[in-house]
Amino acid sequence: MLYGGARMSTQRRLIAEVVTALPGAFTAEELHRAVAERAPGVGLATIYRALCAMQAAGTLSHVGERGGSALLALCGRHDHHHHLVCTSCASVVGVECPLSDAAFAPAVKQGHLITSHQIALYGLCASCRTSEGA
Amino acid sequence: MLYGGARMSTQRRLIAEVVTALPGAFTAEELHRAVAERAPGVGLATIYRALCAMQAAGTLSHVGERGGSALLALCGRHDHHHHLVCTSCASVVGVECPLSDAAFAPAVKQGHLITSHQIALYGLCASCRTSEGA
DNA sequence: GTGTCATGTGAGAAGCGTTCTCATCTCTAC
DNA sequence: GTAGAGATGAGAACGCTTCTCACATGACAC
Repeated sequence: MLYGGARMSTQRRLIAEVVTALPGAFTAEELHRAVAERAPGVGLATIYRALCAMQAAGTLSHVGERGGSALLALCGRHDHHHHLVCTSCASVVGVECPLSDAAFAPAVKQGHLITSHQIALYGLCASCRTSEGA
Repeated sequence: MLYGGARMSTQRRLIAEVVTALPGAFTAEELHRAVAERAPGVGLATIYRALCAMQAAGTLSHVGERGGSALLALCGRHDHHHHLVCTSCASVVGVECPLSDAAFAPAVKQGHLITSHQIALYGLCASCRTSEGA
């Protein structure tokens, strides 16, 4: 259930299917185009509402930015982690948080307190790296 | 020279003064208001152009986000580092990059290659932490 | 199956931050 | 002083996102 307890409509079912079928990270505009291919007439507002519902349900995450738009991706993980966005194929890989307490030691030593952080990682996923190396 | 080799106008001189006088991170809108207090009539476009010039000159950095706007701050450092934005006083502290090669080891082990990263740190600076503790 | 009601929908306007355009001004080099 | 490159202000335009409103529809009780 991508939307949590929210009501399921035909549009939302379709949007969920398209989101699941997409290879990785996508913007709202890209999703709108992909949905429009299967059902022209679905409004952009509906896309944003569905994305909002999925984010609220915790099945969708904001993983970065592309061309000024929010980059989103399916992610069911609820533990603290970050996302590596492949700049080649747009796939998204969940990675453990690379920050340990030790990493903040210099800042803490200066008296600062770090309460939250946002990390966006960009690079190549394993398969793109393999095919590039070939 | 906040603008690098670019031409200096009275507006840019004023903007540079205001930027220097501001306590820490600010948005374009906040800077526009601050500049307007001393010289009403300076256009928002001029603010954005000046900010762009300062970023190009490497004297200004994008350090995070606030309310959907880009959060900027003066920063002359040219080495690789990140910024801790104090959520209490908006001051900005440059901190060493907390990511080492070891931090990426799990991702690298899975075959991924991380080429770039963006980190935004939020918390309390030393002085705010001291005054809060008092 | 029917009725009710909360919730989702599409279209488009609006809001927001940012960038662009263009005529004009002004700083800088000579 | 002059020429020309570059900066300016005003406001239109842009792109992304959210809101509004009348209407449609799914869920649920009966």
